[in-house]
This record gives sequence, C-alpha cells and structure tokens, in this order.
Amino acid sequence: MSNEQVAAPTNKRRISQRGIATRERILEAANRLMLVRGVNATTLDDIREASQTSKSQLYHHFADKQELVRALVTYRGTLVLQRERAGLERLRSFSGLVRWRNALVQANSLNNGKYGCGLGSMALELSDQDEQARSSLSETFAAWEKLISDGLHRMRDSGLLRQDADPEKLATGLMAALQGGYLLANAAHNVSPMEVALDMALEHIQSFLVEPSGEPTR
Amino acid sequence: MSNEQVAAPTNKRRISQRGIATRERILEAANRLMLVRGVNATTLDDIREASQTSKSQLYHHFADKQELVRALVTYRGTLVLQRERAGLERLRSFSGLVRWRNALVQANSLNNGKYGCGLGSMALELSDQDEQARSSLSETFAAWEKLISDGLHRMRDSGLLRQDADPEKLATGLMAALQGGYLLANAAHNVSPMEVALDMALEHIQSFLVEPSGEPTR
DNA sequence: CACCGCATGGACTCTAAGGTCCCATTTTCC
DNA sequence: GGAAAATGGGACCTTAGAGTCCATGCGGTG
Repeated sequence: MSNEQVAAPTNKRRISQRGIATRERILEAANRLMLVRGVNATTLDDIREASQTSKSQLYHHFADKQELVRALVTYRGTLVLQRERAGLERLRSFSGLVRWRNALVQANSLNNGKYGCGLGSMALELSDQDEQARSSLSETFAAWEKLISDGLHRMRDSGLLRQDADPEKLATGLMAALQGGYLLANAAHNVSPMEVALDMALEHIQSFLVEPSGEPTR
Repeated sequence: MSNEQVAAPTNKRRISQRGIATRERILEAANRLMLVRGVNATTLDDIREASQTSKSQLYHHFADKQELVRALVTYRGTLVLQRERAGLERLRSFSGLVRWRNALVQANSLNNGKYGCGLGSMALELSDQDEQARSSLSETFAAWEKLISDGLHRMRDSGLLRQDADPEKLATGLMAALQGGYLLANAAHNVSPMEVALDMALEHIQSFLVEPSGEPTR
C-alpha cells in the first residue's frame, strides 16, 4: 500500500468561498422550510429548489438527508444561542427578564403563535429517531438554560435574589414554561398561552426577589 | 331518482362486532407505534403488521392515512381525557394536585422521559400540516385545562384558594409546564426537567393558597 | 336456509422522494 | 498557462410506501 495517502488524508477537501456560500444557502433554505413544514415533511427537492442549487450540491456538502438534518440542528442551535446570548448576557435585573420575555412574545405573535420554537419542534420530532440529533439538541437546551441561570446567579450575587433561590431550577422551569408555551400557542394558533406560561415562570422567579417591587404575589 | 335511498342512506354502513374490533385493533396499533416513532415516520405497513390486519382493512375503515391520523387524534384525546378525568374530577385540595403530579412523573419516569405526551407530540408534528387535526388537538387541550381549572374553582369556592387566584390562567400555566416538561425530559432522556417544571407550577399555585401549609415560598 | 353485503387477505400499481452518476464549468495552486 | 480538484446542472435509478382491486369468507336478516 502507498503511504503517501496517509500524509495527504483524503477526507480533508479543499473548500472555496463559493462552496461555503452554497452550503450556507442550503442550510438557510432547509432551516426556513423545515421550520414551517417540519423535518420529515420537507423534501430534498423542496430544499434544492428553494436554495437555487442542485442535487449534486446537496450530496456534495452532505452525505445524506440525515446528515443535513444534523447540520441543521447545529445551525439552528448556533443561531438561537447567538440571539439569546445577545439578550441574556447582560441580564442583571428582573426588568431585564421582562424585556426578554416581551421580545420572545412579540416575535411569536407575528406568526399568531404558529411554528413554535425551532429547537423544541425538532426535539419532539427527532428525539425518538436520531440519537445524535437528540443529544445535540439536549446540549443546546442546556447551554440556553445556562445563559439564563448565569443571569440569575448574577442577580443572586448582587443581592437581588434571595440566597435560597436555585438559579438552575428556576432556569429549567422558565425554559419548560417557554417550550410549553410555544407548544400550546402553536396548537391554538394564538400567542396568549405562551404569555400566561411565561408570566407564571416570571412570577415564580419574582417570588424569590429580596425586595419585591410592590406587593410580592398579589 | 329513487327515493328509497333517502330512507336507507348509503353512507351508513352496517357494521359488525368483528368490524368494530378490527377498527379498534388498528387504532390501538397506530397509537402504540406513532407514540414511539412519530406520525410521519410510521408507515401503514407497520400498522398493518402490528395490528394483524391487512391493507384492505385499513382502507375499509379509513379513507386514507390522514383520516387514520385524525381518528387517532380523537382516540388519544379520549384516552387522555378519560385518564385525567379520573385523576382530576374529585380534585379539592392542594395535596390532590401533588398526587396528580406524582402519577404523571412516575409514568414518564418508566420510559426515562422518552416519547413525551401523546397529545403534545402530535400537536407539534401536525399543527402546521393538518388544520383539522390542529383544531381538534387544541380543543382537547382546552378540555384538559378545564378539568384542572374546574378543580381550582372548587378549591377557590371552598375558601382554599384566594379570591384573586385566576383558575384559568393557573391551569394554562400548569399545562404549559407539563408540556414543556415532557419536551425537555424527552430531549434529555431524563424525567427530572419535568419534575422541576411541575414543581414550579405547583409552587405558583401554592402561593395563592389562603392558609399556606408551613411557610408559603421558602 | 339462502342471499346480500360487510369483512378479510394479499397481490398489485403508481408515485414521490432519496440517492447516484456523468459531464461541464470554475477555481485554485504550481 | 495548465493540471487537478472543487463546484455545478440535471438526467437517471431505485425503492419505500401510499393507495387499488378482486376473489373469498362469513354473518346477520328475511
């Protein structure tokens, strides 16, 4: 056997700017279509058409549909975490949390509650059929929750939150309220269950504030 | 035109016990398979095999796959509401709510958090591709929430809950926590996010109790 | 007890969609 | 400038899975 192949590994391809752009276009189209129709209901031909590419492009950049879906999981995860980092990394007050809530509600109300959370919908659709996608999504949720719990930690350290507040549990509860809110809003085609759910979680966090603004719970 | 057909409408078929049993077997198999694999990932051949029937049976009882799915939505809705009615129609105390919580958590922990809620998973998968299924699911969620809010109303009427408690909103919040908890537990393959989420919702309800058992929030 | 029509089995058809291939064009590197 | 590899277009193949059909069994009703 030739040992030259070891020095120049065949799996590392040269890649051009154009290639990167195409790959990006494919992911962007897949993201858009699969958010609306779901993963399984979106065909590769749909994606090919929407991304202005061809079959050979799809299979040049992704081994098969499953790998494209996995790449999409990463892609969406990156987008969501980017967006959330922007909104949460400076979180230091309860009113900051309220602003964060309002932004999510407003974005969702533009669709009348439709489509839900890009991560949550994939989680339910893929968890039972692609173990790798599931664990990747699970990690993304954990990172998202950490952005929240980090903010709550800052609030606790600065004396805003009581010492017996548990930032991790509060963050998990808030995330569950958010995801459940997305789900109910999507089923109802109406954003209000999401508002109610988020308000419940916020009131729960509020109950751990050291100096309640006004009366704490009534 | 013959008027005999009016008296004996052609759309009302005679149906035998055997036929009813077959239809039931099909729905039962579809329910089982689609809970695990999801609706779109389950084929009619899978269902045919699991239900010990044949293709002609499927199409004798259901016009097409979509109609089978819609029937399944009704079927699951009936099952869930039956189960929930049993657990909630006598709800009169906070500890009753805790028992209800424990039963759901225990059932889900048997699967290590997998599969999630039969209604919630269909809601995300179907909402954007079958309007009729979506609205049917939305109604089922509403009926489920009503079972909860009815119990909370009883608690308020009997003086357990404060007058300013809003049973409908509390029920929506609890349902969102439940659904979000199912989703996160499914993604994590671990029941604990569901526990945290439900506990948050219960503590929120607890904060509206007139006479807190022990200290209310700490 | 015979007949009509529901119930049933399973082979068959058809199509949507995933995946392959080949050749042309463009970019990169020497 | 030219060779080699990446990028690109799109026809073609294959198969899984939805949906059809027909012959036969069986059960309730007159």
